[in-house]
Amino acid sequence: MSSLNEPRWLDQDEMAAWRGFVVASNLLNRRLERQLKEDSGLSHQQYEILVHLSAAPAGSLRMTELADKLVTSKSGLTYQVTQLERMGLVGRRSCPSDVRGVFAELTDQGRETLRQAAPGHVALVRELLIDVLTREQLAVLAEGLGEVSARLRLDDTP
Amino acid sequence: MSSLNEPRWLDQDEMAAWRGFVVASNLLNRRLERQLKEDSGLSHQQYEILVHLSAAPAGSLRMTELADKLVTSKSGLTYQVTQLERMGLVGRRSCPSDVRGVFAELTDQGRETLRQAAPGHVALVRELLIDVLTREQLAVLAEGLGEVSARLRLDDTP
DNA sequence: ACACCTTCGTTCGAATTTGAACAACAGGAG
DNA sequence: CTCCTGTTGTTCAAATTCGAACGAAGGTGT
Repeated sequence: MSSLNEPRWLDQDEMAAWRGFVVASNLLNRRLERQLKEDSGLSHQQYEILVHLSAAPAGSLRMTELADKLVTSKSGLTYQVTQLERMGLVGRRSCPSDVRGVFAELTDQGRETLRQAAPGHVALVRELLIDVLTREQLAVLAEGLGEVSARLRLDDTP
Repeated sequence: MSSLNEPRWLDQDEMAAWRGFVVASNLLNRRLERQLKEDSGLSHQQYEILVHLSAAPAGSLRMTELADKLVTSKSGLTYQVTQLERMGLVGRRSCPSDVRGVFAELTDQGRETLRQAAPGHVALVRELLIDVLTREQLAVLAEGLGEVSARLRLDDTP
């Protein structure tokens, strides 16, 4: 069993990594949120919905599948898809093989909005994160956080 | 000037790093949130407020200073400090040198709550992030994201 | 066919977050 | 001192988020 006495606190390096991760994450989200809202009237979450739909085979995904990709709650997704539906960027279609199923589907206007929003967003991601790091740092980040994500996905749905 | 035609999209490696960052961030927050709420009745934000106050000289910090450390809005902090005040974990004191100023101050009960919540939280951070990565990966993460954070802090308040 | 357990998406209420507007004050230039 | 500009923390309305509960189906074993 593990030690029941003193927990293993984070040393200086570990703490630096953890704080860096949290702070960078918060600052980045804040910045991207502002830029997207001002530039395209979209929240970061809404933008990501459009991206995932755009990347999907028929521009459409099942609600649950989309919620997984976005790492959000089902109810949260229902809300956001409704918002995007009102904006005319996304539509809902029922699934042929499963009456309960619902497809979120990118509309032409949704595609156009994404096409217009993407350059500015990507440019900022580049400026704030990608271009700040070296190729090696990026590789380590991708591999490390990829592994972290993979493990988190596993015991989240046992 | 920069190219006005095609934006520089993210290549495969860059995209992997960016997606890894976003996904890991979301999954981690989700997990930590759940654990803290179940284990100690605190949100991650509230926990972090206690941590920062605990680390401060007199267990107290100015509201604005605290908001900066937390990377949150002033109004958001006002709300959360009020919540913590109702729980008896934090108190407010006015600043001697500045009538407008307000100190958020950790109470004894707040210290005790933090002491009780910390081990479980740190253990989970360790399990989900720190211990998943090698020493080298942690170093790269700390340095890279530290730099990213530093730059973000700069042109955020020009 | 039947009961049983899981999955799907939505609805609901409560909690949280944000930006803008605000009032009160600080700090300096003149 | 007086005006001007920037800060400080709060309030407010609106938007978002989450988890729990729900109704409706799917899928399985008997």
